Amino acid sequence: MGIMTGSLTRAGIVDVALELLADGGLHALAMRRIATELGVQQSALYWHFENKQQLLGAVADRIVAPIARPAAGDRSARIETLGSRLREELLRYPDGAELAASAYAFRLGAQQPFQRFADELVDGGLTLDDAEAAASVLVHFVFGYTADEQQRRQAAALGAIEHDHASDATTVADRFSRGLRLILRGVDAQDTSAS
Amino acid sequence: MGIMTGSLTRAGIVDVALELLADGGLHALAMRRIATELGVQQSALYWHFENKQQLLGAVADRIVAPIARPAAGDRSARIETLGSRLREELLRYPDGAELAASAYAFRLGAQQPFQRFADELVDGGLTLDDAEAAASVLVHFVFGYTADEQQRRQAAALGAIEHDHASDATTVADRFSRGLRLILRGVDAQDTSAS
DNA sequence: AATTCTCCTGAACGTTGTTCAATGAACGGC
DNA sequence: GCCGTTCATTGAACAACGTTCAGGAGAATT
Repeated sequence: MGIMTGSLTRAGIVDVALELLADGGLHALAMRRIATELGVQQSALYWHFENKQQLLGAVADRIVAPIARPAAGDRSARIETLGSRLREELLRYPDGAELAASAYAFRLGAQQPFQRFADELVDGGLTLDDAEAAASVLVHFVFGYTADEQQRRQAAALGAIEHDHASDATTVADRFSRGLRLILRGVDAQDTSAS
Repeated sequence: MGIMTGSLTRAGIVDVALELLADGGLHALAMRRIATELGVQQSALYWHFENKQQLLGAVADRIVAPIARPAAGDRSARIETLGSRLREELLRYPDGAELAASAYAFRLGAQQPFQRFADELVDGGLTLDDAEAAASVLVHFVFGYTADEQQRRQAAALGAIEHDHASDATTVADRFSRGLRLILRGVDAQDTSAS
């Protein structure tokens, strides 16, 4: 087991992948481009990652990493800020939500949000089953809603920008908040009705 | 405007697309295969659909079409059966959930579930804003959860079938139901607290 | 010094969605 | 009953993609 590895690293590859993502969205995230940007043959990437999906999984992990930071307040407040922060991180990169959602679905990355929600809920007094059910709802909503929102943002940024009232930044964020609180009400209702 | 069109129809194309989907999943849904199955050049498809995504959108529309059928019971019961039925229809075809979720996200198909949920909720006495927020949560959960579940089913069907207890059909369906009811509790809580 | 293992090169393969000029087939007007 | 126009399809090509694999250079091990 030599300590000396080649100049290529998983972390380094993910670094330039994130740069490419920031610049050109998911479309720019091709193995060829990543390799070219690294000054390397594309086949070199396959020594560090089995395939593209695993690489994207690692990228997704990095995107959602910042939500590890603990949140303050009571249970509902903590989860609401957690959800909002997750949304913000996903919006930070073009196609970030779609990428994370896909990685999450294929179990190749971005699993942290689920764990984070579930832990917070268990901490808040829920049974494991209830916590996981709620975490599942939360994760699917945040990923799905944010991917939805982000895609419309990007479409509007490219095409003729018809300024739909319903797509104002505040309106969209409000709708997200509204959905989040709806779920939290459901969690609370279960909590108060159960022994 | 002649009534006589060529032998190719949007409906006919979607028909064989659904057959291919049923047999080989999303992977088999290639323009070449669809065209071959129809005894036609692949470029012929581009007269009827602008691109592949629009074709997939039409396929997604057909997959979710059966949920148009009205549901019985009170508001919660109607929505719960609506959600369960949507899940069933998505599970009917391999990769059905992923396909519908993608088409929904790109606004190219499968919009009906959202409308259906929203209508039912407005009918149940919610304001339009509340109904749409709840419908958004519902749709994202059903699509996301079902895609998740379906992918794991298919992975288990192919690979070495490690019979995880947590992936029993009943357990998985229970988890879905639990998530659905969690959302419905949130809807009811809002409804009873508001004037 | 010889060998094993790590990491990368270079080239190729097969498949994909999409485009486009050319062409036939059916239609409406005269 | 011919003619121009629109409809519907062919056939071939293009560029891009993920992935594979034999080979080689170089460090680490023995």
